[in-house]
Formats: sequence, structure tokens, C-alpha cells
Amino acid sequence: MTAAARDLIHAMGYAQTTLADIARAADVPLGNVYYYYKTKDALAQAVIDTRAEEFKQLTQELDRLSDPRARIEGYLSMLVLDSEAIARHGCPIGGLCTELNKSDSPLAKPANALLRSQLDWLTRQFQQMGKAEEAAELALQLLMQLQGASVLTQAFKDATLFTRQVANSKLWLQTLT
Amino acid sequence: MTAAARDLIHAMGYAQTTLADIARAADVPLGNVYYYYKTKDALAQAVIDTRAEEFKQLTQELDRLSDPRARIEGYLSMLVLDSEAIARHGCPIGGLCTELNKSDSPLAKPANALLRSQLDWLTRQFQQMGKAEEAAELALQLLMQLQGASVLTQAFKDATLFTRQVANSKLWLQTLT
DNA sequence: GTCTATACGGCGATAGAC
DNA sequence: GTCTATCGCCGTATAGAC
Repeated sequence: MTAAARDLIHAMGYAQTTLADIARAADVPLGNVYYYYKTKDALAQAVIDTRAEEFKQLTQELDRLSDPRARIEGYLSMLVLDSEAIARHGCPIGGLCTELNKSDSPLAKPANALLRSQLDWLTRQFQQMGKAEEAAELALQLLMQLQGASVLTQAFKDATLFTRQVANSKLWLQTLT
Repeated sequence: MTAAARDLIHAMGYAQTTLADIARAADVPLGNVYYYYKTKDALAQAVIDTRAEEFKQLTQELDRLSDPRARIEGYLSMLVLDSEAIARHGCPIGGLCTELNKSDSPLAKPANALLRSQLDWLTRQFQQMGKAEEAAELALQLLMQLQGASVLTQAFKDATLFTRQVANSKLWLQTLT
């Protein structure tokens, strides 16, 4: 059920996604939702937890690579796989943060933490590339480009825009000595 | 009234902003809203038109500068003035596009056109800088960085993040021969 | 644990007095 | 043109049968 909720929230936004939508997509009766989650917010929190877990799994895979640069490239390659979904619905995490940070929902903080953890992981990779001093700034630059590319990719409905930006970012990554 | 609607939609998002909110902020009775706008969507369209008009006014001012590079710098300087608002509510245009492109509202197209017109104006400036061939790509790069900076600035609630990115963009602008 | 029916509140939209 | 009252619908949440 959290999987259905995750996909619907990505596609329609949190406020626009109704519990009836989720129940239908998960093929359970509406009333049943409340047996597993006390409130809609509680379900959204579970979705955020799922997103956090997914990213943790991804980084655990990537961290097995010995070269930090290769790890970042792997991360970028994973993102490209979702470029069509990004063209349709934007970045699932960036979009969620953008929405939840309006009219301060209690969910804003955990959602923001998803972006923060991506920033932190990227920072660690740049540190291990010997960029101790500029690591935080480089991570910020990269994440910013990805988020900006997501916004424009969605608005202009052009998935190639995202893939081209990722290609640019990979080239940029190579220029870092 | 469109001014109140514009500000509230920026602060809370379109779906979350009720006509009662707008009526209260504009200090008119709720029923009165419908004398001026047939539907909520019609009011939102007026807000989008207002945004388009504001950008047109801005570019008319900037276009009086003879140097295209100075025009872009002026544009960036205007954005910095809103960095606090961006930290609280994100980019008013990017956020609107992000929201409206989910669950295809008829308002998505006009909202996307706001971003498109910024891209087109920037492209023209780069063309006049003698970058005919790469102008579209450069405009895309710049707009992408601004949108990405807006997303992260809002999520991390750090206005200096936006001002720093704009400073970086100005430096980058100088490097273009 | 699973499902149906429904309470309750809020929002877009309308009717109609003034 | 301006304002009040209210309709109808939908969404969250709950009650309670099975």
C-alpha cells in the first residue's frame, strides 16, 4: 500500500492524492487504510520512510565501488533511468519538499531530510575524492543542477533535457582533478 | 484581489489556497469573488497573467540597457531581492509549474509559458552577446541553476544559498567571452 | 482483521436579498 | 454591484457489522 501511495503522491502531489485514490490503487477498501495508518499524514510519513530506505539501499550498493567518482557516476546513472517519470511528474523528492514546505506541514522536516541525506552522501564522495575543502560546495552544485533540471524537464515535458544535464554533470565530474 | 491571490498561491500553493483565504486577505466577502471571476481556475489564470505582465515590465526596463550581459545581471539582481521569500516559499513560478504539472490542470500550459518566456528572453540576451550557437543551451543552464537553487534554498531554508548561487552565476557570466 | 456505511467538516459555487 | 446564506460535493476519519 505504501508503494501505491508513493507512486500516486509522486504523480499527483500529496494534497491532491486522496485516501480513496490510494485504496483503489492498492485494491483495498477505503476503511481498511485506517487499520494500518491512523491518519493520512502517518501514511505519508511511511512513504517518506520508504524513500529514505530506498536511498539507503542505493548508497549501500554504490559504496561497494572503490572509486568515489564512480559512485557518483553510478548515482547519476540511476537517476537517468527515471528521466521519463521526471518529465511527467518531476523529481519525487524535490517536488515533495516544494509542496510540503508551503504552509508548514509537520511532514516538511522529514521530507527535507531526504534531500539533506543526498547532499550529505554526495559531500562524502567529494571528500573522498580529495576535495575536503570544497566538498560541500561541489555537492550543493551537483544537487542544485539535478533539481533545476528536474523542474525544467517537467515544465517543458522533455526527458532528454534531464539526460543531457546528467551527461553534462558527468563531464563536469571528470574535469575535477 | 489578484495581488492577494498571487501572494497566497505563492505561499501556500494553488490547491491549498482557498477562495475564502483570498477573500479574507483582499478584505472582500467570499461571494463577491465570483462577481469578478467565474471560477477558481479563472482567478488563477488572472494571477498567471499578472506574473507574465510583471516579467514583461521587468524586461522592458532591462532592455533599455545597451549591454546584454548587463541586462542579465540586472535580471539576477532582481531575483536576489526576493531571496527571503524564496527561502520561505520557493520560486513563485517554478513552484507553480511543479504543482500544476501534476494531474494535468488546464492551467499547466500557461504556467509553463511563464518559465518559457524567461528562457526565451535569456536566450535572446546570449544571442546578442555573440553566442548565437550556444545561446539556447546557456539560457537553459542559467535557468536550471536558478530553479535548482530555489528548490534547495526552500528545502534548507537558507536564503544565503540562493544569493551565493546568483553570485556564482554572475561570475560564470563574466567568464563568457 | 476485513469491509460497509456514514458522520463531520470544508470548499467551490450559487441564489437571492439589498 | 455588494453581501449573506446556503447548497452540493468530496475528503478525512470513525462506527460497527461480520
